[in-house]
Amino acid sequence: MTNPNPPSPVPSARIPRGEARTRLLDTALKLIREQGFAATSVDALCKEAGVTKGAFFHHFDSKEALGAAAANYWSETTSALFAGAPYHAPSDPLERVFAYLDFRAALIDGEIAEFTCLVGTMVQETYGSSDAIREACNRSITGHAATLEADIQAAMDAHGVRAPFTAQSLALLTQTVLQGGFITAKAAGDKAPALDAVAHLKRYFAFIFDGSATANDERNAA
Amino acid sequence: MTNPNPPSPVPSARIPRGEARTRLLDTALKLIREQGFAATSVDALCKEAGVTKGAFFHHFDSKEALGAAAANYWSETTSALFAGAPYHAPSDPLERVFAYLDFRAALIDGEIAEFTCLVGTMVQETYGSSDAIREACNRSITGHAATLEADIQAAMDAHGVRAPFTAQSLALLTQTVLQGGFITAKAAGDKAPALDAVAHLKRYFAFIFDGSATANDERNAA
DNA sequence: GCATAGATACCGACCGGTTGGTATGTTTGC
DNA sequence: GCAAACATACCAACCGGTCGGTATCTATGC
Repeated sequence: MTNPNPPSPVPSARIPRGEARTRLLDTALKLIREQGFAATSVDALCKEAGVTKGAFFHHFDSKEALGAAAANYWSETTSALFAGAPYHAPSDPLERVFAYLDFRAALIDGEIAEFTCLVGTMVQETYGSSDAIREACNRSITGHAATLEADIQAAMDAHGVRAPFTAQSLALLTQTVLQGGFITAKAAGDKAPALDAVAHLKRYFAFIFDGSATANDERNAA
Repeated sequence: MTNPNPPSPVPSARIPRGEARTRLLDTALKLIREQGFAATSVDALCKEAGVTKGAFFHHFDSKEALGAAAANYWSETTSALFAGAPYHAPSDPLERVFAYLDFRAALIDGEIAEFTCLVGTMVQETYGSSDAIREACNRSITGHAATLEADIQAAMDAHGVRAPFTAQSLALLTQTVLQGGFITAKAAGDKAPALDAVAHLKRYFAFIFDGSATANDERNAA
């Protein structure tokens, strides 16, 4: 019989061997942030990534496994971004904390789907259906918060802050406020609520660390 | 062959005429909060509500329309809950604000799916796919925040708070922090992060309104 | 240096079940 | 009798997942 599938006119864009997994993960981050996890079908993901379904199920046991892998991949990607960011430079730990918040605020720019958090989006819909994904998302959030904790603790010690809460609780609060900001920003279709939330968070930190931090607040307001 | 579907022993639980729509909405709130919007199929929703698919599409043009209607229904339900809550009692507006926050904290109890917010969950996954649902969710969030704004404004006036933010921004922040708390709580599989977030929020309000509010904080800590 | 063997990466047709949605009754209240 | 409120049967498209097969790499023995 005649070949029903003649070689497509431009099959040149063939994905090089060994890149399928990475392309799937990169594309997954994009699509899941845009549409959510459930609404991102395996077929659509493969098509967008330029790979076949066979490749997908070669690298991932199931769609759920892809979800968990995407959360881990997100952790790695963001870890690298934050590890290389300039907010670690100041010698004063409190300055580093405020520099972190400024950095987070600076990231809130452009299209909403591009600055929101993958794991925050994903944990909402998979909370009831997949422990594996939920745990991967939790590790991502708490793991990132943990990178802040040392600076916050050092700042609390240095400024003699005695409070009814721990540095850990304060570190997690930053993530809570950011996640909430992403939701209100998505609802409004505008980044402003997220930026407002970070501004309030900075003010809270300024209150906690009293006058020493107010200088930063004023400097940024100027 | 034998009848695979004998009339159920107790078909007595036939839904009274006129209740289908309400039952669908009530069930939708439950299922969407448990599983998310995309994962809640029309079939499953009808089965759980004890209603047929014909009834569903009689009352709603599409699944998307159901989603928007569910968000509106959520607004009505919660509006009634908050309107009848005792936190409006204090004569001092600031006291009312703190009573609101205490009320919100008290609501964070039991199963996670039972205290989280329907519209916060739904707006995340439908943000990219349905403007109608997104807008309904936004109205729900901002509408509820608006009920707080007057008290916050009155408290700011009464306490002579001059700040670089508006009462509206502060009212929306409460919703942002709560939404964020629901996410971190879901991720952790524990309500503690949400309660922590509200505690921090109360402390922020105490800072803003200075000593006058600290009394409330200490009263609750005791 | 080169044939061979086996592992890995990838392909794409196919499958059964489920999806949102429709077309066409039937029942009920007024 | 007539419109609204349901019920039933059905559909095409799509879903996650499987499977037999092929292309390409690497390790090994000679």
